[in-house]
Amino acid sequence: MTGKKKINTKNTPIRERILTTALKLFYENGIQAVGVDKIVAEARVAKMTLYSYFASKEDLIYEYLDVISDKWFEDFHKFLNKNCKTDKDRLKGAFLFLKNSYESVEQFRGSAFVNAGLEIADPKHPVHGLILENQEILRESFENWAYNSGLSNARQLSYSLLNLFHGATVAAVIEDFPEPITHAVKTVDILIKAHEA
Amino acid sequence: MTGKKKINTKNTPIRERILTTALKLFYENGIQAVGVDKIVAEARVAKMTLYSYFASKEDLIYEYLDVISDKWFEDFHKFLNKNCKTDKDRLKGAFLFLKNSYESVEQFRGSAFVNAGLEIADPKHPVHGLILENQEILRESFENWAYNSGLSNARQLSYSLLNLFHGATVAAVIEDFPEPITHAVKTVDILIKAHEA
DNA sequence: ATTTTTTTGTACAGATCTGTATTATTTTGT
DNA sequence: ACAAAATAATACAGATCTGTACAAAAAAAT
Repeated sequence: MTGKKKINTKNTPIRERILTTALKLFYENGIQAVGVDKIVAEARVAKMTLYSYFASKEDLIYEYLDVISDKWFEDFHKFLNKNCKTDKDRLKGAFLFLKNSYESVEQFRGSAFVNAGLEIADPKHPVHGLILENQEILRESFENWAYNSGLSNARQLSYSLLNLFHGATVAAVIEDFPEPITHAVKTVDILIKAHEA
Repeated sequence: MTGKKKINTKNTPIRERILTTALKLFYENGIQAVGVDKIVAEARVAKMTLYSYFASKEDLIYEYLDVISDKWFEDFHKFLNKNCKTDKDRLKGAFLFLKNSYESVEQFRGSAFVNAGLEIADPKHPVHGLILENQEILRESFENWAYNSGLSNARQLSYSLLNLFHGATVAAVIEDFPEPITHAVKTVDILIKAHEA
């Protein structure tokens, strides 16, 4: 009588393909703009197959944000470890990573989290918790790097940089040009110097 | 044979009511999330009446952004003229206006333009032109104020502030707290001091 | 007062959306 | 080779979306 649907949680190649396709489409077009039909068509999969791996579109959205989150931080740290020697380098490196992200895709769409957070208006919606976590992790990284670099008022600087990071991201998206990120890189220099006193 | 629809362009109270309702709903819930049915229901108007004043939902969106734009700059300058004596005050005042905006509404949803720009993924969509204009006007204001205040590298500062402005706005929305704006106000002080050298 | 215009209400067409049912086909395990 | 499981293909239910048709009611104009 419970009537619950059986969901296959195994990580088959098909499931992976659905998720990858959803990832791409959600990121490029926004969550609301992408229907399940479009996902199954692009993934060349039957709709019932999708619904055997994911209980609902809502579920798929959560997985999407989860995967994007892991992937983002992974790429982020990989980039930093490759291009930065000191923690002070990393403060700037975060924005160079952003620049690199812009240039690495054919159509930059910014942060999947910010986009999702703005798209889903209700602040009580559970995805907002996920989004907050990510922001806080990034901010704490900024704060630690600033503190380890001996900069003054590391916390304030971390908030400045987080704002700057968000701003450069959305500005680059709505302007469809990387200039805001370039300017942000310079702003980081200015802020770091200001916190060296 | 042209078969074009006759649109009533007169500014009747009913048209005003439809527009005001659409304004509120679009801003609070996002553009895609609000259907025409919801607008006519909330405005207590027949659907055909809406379509006698606006050719399509697309048209309504343009008017929405137009009206929001005018209203935003009007409120913005009114606030600045009331609370700022010098142009240097205005640099900070812009962010105090943001803080005031957050506190003035029951549910802060940030910039209608940024939200629309992120929601409408296609950068070639004509609303993006409208959005860009607004960004540039704000940035030029920043630049002029900075220049008039004798600050060094006024242009770079204007880009820094624009990024900061966007960032504080979206961060406040996704966090559902005004703290990012508060931090941004302090960042402005730091940046101004850095450009005084 | 009577005509004209505006607005309403209801119904509906046609498209699209999420999710399911069902049957056939393919793949997999033994 | 055969049985079991996974996937596909198609159809469809039920909701919702934009936009229109049409007749009744209300408002405005003359």
